[in-house]
Amino acid sequence: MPEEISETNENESGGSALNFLERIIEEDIRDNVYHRSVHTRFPPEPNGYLHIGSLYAININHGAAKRFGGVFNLRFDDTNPLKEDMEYVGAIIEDMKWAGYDPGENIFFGSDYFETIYELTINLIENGQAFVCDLSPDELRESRGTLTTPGVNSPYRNRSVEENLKLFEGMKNGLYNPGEKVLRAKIDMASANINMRDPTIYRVLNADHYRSGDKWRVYPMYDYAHPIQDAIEGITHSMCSFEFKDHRPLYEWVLNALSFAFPEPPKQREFGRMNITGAITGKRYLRQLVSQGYADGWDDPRLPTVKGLRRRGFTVESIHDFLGEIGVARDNSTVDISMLENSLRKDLKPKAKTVMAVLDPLPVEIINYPEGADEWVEVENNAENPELGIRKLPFSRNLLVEREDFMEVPEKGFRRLFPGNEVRLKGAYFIKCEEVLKDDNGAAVKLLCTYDPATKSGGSFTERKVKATLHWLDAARTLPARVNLYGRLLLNENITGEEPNWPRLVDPASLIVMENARMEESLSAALPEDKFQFIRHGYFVCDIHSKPEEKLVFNRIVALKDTKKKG
RNA sequence: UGGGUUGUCGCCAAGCGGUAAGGCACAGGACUUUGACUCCUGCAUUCGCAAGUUCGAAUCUUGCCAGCCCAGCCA
Repeated sequence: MPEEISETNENESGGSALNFLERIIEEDIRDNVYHRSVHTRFPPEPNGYLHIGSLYAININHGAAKRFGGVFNLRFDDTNPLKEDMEYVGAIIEDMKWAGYDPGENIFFGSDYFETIYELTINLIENGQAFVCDLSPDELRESRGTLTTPGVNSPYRNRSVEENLKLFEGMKNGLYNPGEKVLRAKIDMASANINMRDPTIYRVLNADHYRSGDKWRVYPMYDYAHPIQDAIEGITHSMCSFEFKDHRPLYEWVLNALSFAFPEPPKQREFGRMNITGAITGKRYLRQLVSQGYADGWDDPRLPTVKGLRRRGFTVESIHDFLGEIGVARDNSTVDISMLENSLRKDLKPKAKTVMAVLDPLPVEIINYPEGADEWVEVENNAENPELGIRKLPFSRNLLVEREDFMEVPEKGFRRLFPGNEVRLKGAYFIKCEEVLKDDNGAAVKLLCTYDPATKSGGSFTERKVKATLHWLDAARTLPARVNLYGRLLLNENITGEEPNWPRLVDPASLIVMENARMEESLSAALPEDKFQFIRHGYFVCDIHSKPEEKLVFNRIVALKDTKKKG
């Protein structure tokens, strides 16, 4: 028995208005169309890893089931043994669990229905609704016609039921080679919808299936298998993406032809695909990036895969928030990546520990601070959430500040460090820039500053104010660190030493943008130029699972689809 | 020259005959031990365009225009 999704856990799609798909379901419930509870499914082909677009599709189906107290299935749509692999089923289940869409016991495989589908197909043939066709792939393509001209009937279209039965059995028993014979639905070669022009529903494949092994030589096509799989599982609403809209008549034709077996057939309904600016979705391209080494793996933080997003520091909560925020599109949409980032920020702000880290260090020497001395200053881990406590940072004569926080000749409005100016070091003291040491090229290599002991953070000093506060590190006690979105590099490892596992890092100071020419070049080589154009900037992101010494500085792998066309 | 589908602010997106929600982004201002955060304020007299129906339309009708999808023995 499938488990029903509890209505009490989590809050995805809870409370908000129904989207247009959910409205359809609501009507069906009202009209008593189904004498069973709402039942949805997510049917990935195990040929790649899940990405943010998959999560969007999962959320729509899973969310609808939850909303109406229904059931949700994960079903591997594995009817093409040439492309599928067990590696992916494990990864998909793992990612779904992580993302909060645990299918529980409701995990199915389309390939488990091969036998049933085969038997139903015998009925189809007996009813004269399918025939074995000997046309070669090329001949078949030609006879199909074009978008504007009708196709012509196959010369094999009128074979007798007996002959079809015999030939189909022969196909099943491996008597024919791939390409020699296919089974086709007998519909209408003149249909304006090309999917209805006697579509192929079974093909011969001399390939072992990752689950059914060498049992089958004949495999059903997606268009034929999918409606049957849905029906077998008792799915009521089969929600898929837009490109299948034209396939709906065929989906319905199949279930109608098999109505003796499925009296209350599921409905296919479609939603627009979701794209994110600057992110490559589409398993085909992701696979290319991974297999050709442009990405370090499916979990490369630059990728919008679930594993990539996870390594990059995105939380489940932020992803759910994002998905709820963008809604369900009727047509393809491209959501600005800033919406995803906003959801992360929203989630992390109150619960993540904040740390200081210096990305591009500029040494500072406090010339009036005793040589060899040091002290520990206290900084709150999260300015707005005291529950996260405080940490102690070492402070001494030699420090590091952000290079961009200093200007020898301050431009108008600059209020950070410049000769003669005083600023506060977060959690520590006021310091004043007294002298700039430069290299032969005139670039600053070190700032000589003085500090005022009276201005120690937490004290009652009010005599003068500074216009800026800077983040800083003790020069001798820093470590390359993992950096998150909005984080910074060189993190001080000596944060009291209490946290073996690093918290997600959030430095509200700034969002860092950089260029990465090398990545741009490799992407250009990897992907077709006419379809993609590369943007120049990405964000620093972090890998909270990697080792500190890796010192990661990532750019997003980015591409904007079809930007040339749109100008 | 076919069929399907969509068109509400730069991006998502409510709205479903009663006189344009919200979020992101952006711009001003206040606040500030990071120029961040937070808080205020601004941001579609208009809903692809044009006619029509109506007291009244983004919502109904007609025509036009634009985008996206479809010719795998892929899913």
